[in-house]
Amino acid sequence: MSDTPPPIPDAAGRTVTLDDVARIAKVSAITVSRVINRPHLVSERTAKRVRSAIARTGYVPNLLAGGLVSQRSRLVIALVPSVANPAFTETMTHLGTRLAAARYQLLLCQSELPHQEESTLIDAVLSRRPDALVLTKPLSTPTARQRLLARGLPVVESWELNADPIEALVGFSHAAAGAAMARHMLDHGYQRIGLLWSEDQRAETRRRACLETLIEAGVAVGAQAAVPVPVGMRHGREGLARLLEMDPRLDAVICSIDLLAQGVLAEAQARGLRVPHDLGVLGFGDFEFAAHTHPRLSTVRVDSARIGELAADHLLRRLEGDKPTSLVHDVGFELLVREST
Amino acid sequence: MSDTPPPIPDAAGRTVTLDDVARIAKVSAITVSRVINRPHLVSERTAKRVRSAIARTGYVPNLLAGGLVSQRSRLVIALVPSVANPAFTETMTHLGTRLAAARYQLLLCQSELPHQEESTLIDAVLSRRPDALVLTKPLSTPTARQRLLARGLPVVESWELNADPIEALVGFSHAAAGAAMARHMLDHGYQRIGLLWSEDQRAETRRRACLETLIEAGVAVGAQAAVPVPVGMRHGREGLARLLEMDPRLDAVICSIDLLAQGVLAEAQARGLRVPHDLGVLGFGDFEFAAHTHPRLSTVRVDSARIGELAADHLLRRLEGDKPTSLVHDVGFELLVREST
DNA sequence: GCTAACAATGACAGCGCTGTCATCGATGGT
DNA sequence: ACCATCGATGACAGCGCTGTCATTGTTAGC
Repeated sequence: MSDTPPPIPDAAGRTVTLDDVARIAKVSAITVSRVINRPHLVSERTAKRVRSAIARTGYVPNLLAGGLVSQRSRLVIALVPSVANPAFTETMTHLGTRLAAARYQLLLCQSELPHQEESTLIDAVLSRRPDALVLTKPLSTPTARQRLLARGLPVVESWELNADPIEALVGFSHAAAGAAMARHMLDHGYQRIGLLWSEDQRAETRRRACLETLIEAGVAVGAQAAVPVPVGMRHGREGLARLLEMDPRLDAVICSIDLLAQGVLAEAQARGLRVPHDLGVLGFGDFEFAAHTHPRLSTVRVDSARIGELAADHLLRRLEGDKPTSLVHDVGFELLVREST
Repeated sequence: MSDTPPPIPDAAGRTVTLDDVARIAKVSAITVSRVINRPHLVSERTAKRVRSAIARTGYVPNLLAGGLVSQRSRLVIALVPSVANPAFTETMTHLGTRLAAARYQLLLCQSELPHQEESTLIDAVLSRRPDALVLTKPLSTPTARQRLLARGLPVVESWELNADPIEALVGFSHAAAGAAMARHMLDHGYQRIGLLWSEDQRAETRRRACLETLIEAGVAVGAQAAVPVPVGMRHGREGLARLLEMDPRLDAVICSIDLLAQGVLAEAQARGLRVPHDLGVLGFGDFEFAAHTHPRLSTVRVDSARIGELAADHLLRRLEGDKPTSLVHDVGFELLVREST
C-alpha cells in the first residue's frame, strides 16, 4: 500500500544548499554560484571567503537544480553495447578525459542490457537531459533517431561511416577494411580461405566486402561460419573446428574480430597446425593481446583513441554554440602485418 | 475554447513539457505525472487519453525537474576503474538489469581517468544526486568516504571484503584466494614457484597471502616480478622472461590475473616450454578466454554476476526505505583446475 | 569636478516537476 | 437515508539553482 516511497534518508538533517553557504560566507546565493561556475566575476577576497564556507559545510552543488534552470546539465552520455567490449575502451577514455577538461562529465550507459528496447533506452537517456550524446553504433529505431533530431541535441555517431548520420560521424569504412583484409590474404598467396564471422551489423559489412574481393580475385572461399555475439575466444576455437570440417584443406582463416582469431590460433595449436605455415590467420581490431600472442597476430588497427578525441572536439565545438555542422571524419585503419599471415 | 485543433507538437522549438501534454489531454499536469509514475492511481480511460497525448507530442519527462522536487533521481551510478576491465562486466550487466526492472537507471563512471582526483570525482558524481552508488573498489580518500557517510547515500562496495565498509560489502576474501592459489600449487607438487603480480591493492593482498602460504610450506619462491596496471598480455610475456632470468629452473608461475597468465602461456610456448609439464601456470579471474586457451588455463573463478545481483538487491531494499544494514556478503571463489597446472 | 565605463554584488523570478492536501462523486454498510 | 470510505482528479507551493537586470562603489578621462 505504501506506494509513496520515503525520501532518501537524510542522515544529519537537511542537506547543505547554496543558501546555507551564502549565509555563512555572508554573501548572496548568486555570488556563491558564481564562485563555483564563473569565478572570474568574483573578487578574490570574496571568493576566498566563499570557498572556505564551501569547505566547512561540505557543500556539493545540486546539478539537478542547476541544470533545470540553466538548461545545461554538463552531462554527456555515451552509449556502449556493454562494458565488455574492449574496442571502445580507448575511445571512452580519451573522450572522457577531454570532456572533463571542459567541465563536462561523461557517463556511460550500457545499451545491450536484456529486455531493454532501444527507443525506451533513448528516452531514459534523454530524460536526464544530457548536453550531448555519443553513440558507438547507429540507432536502428526510427523513432529514436527522430527524438534526437527533434531535440537538436549534439550527437556523434562513431565507429562507422554510415550513409545517413544524425549529425556527426567519426569512424572508418568497414567495407574498405573488409576489402583490405581480403587483399592482404591474396597478396600472401592464400588459396583456400575460410571466413569466421560474428553476427553483427558491422562485421557483416566487412564480411561482404571481403568476400566480394576474394571472389573477384577468383580465390576459393572454402568455408564460412557465423558465430553469435557477444563473441569470445571460445567461438574462435569452435569456429575453426567447424570450418575445418567443411573444408579440411583450408589454408587461411579471416576473422571478424581478434577475439575469434585468438581462438583460432589456440585451436590450430591444439591440432598441431602451424601458423602461418599451415594456416594463415587474420584478425581485426588490434586488441592489446594481438601483439603478444604466439605467433603475433596480423590484424587491422583502428585508432580508437583518436575517435574519442575527435568526438570530444566536435561536441565541445557544438556545445560552445557552433551550428550543427555535418562532420564526417574518417579515421581510417591500418593493416598490421605480424606473424600469423 | 474547446474546438481549438491540437497544437502541432513542438512547433516553436520549445521542448514539450508536462503542461503541454496536460493541455492536450485535457487533464491537469499532476494527472499526467501520475500516468507516468503511478499509473494505478489513474483510471484507464484517462490514462489512455494521456498516453496518446504523450505519444503525439513525443514528450520525454525531465528527470532533472522531477528529481529536484521528489529528491529521487532514479539514478544509480557505478564507479568502474575503466571500461577496459572485463572483470566487472558481468557485475555491471546484472546490476543494471536488476535495477532497470525497478525503474532505476544505472550509469557508469570511469574512475581512472587521467588528472582525475578521487574526491573531485566523488563530488562530481554526488552533484548528480544519484539515489545510490556502487563502488568496484574502496575509496582511498577519507574526505570522499566522509561525503558519502554524511549524505547517508546507499552505497555498495564490491569485489572485496575490506575491514571498514561504508555500508554494504559484496565480495570475497582476496587473502583467502591467494592462499588457495598457493595451496593448489603445493598440492600439485611444484617446487620452484615464480610470482607474477600486478601493482594494485587487491592483487597485492592475494600475493601476500599466497607467498605466506608458500613459505610456510617450505617451498622455494624462485622469483617475483611486479607489472604496472593496467595490465595486458604483454606484461605476461615480458614477465615470464624476467622471472626465468632470475631463476631459470622455475617449475611454475602464479599470476595475479588471467591476462598475465595468458601472456605467460604465450611466452612459454614461444620458448618451447610445455605447459604444464615444464611449467605450471595459474591465473586468477576466469575471464572468458581462460577456458579456451591451449592448454586451458587453471584459474580462480569469482561469481561476478552474483556480485551484481546482490548489490542490486541490497540497494533496492535500501531504496525501499530499509535502514542501512551493514551487510557483508562473501560470494566466495572457486579454484578451477584445468590443464595448465 | 563630472561623466562614462566598469567591476562587484545582489534581488527576483521561474526552470519543470511532484508532495501534499483538498475536492467531489460513487459505493456500501446499517 | 446517512455517514464513512474510497477512487479519481486537481490546486498550489516550492525543490535548489541561475539568467537577467538593477544597484552600488571605483577608476579613468578630460
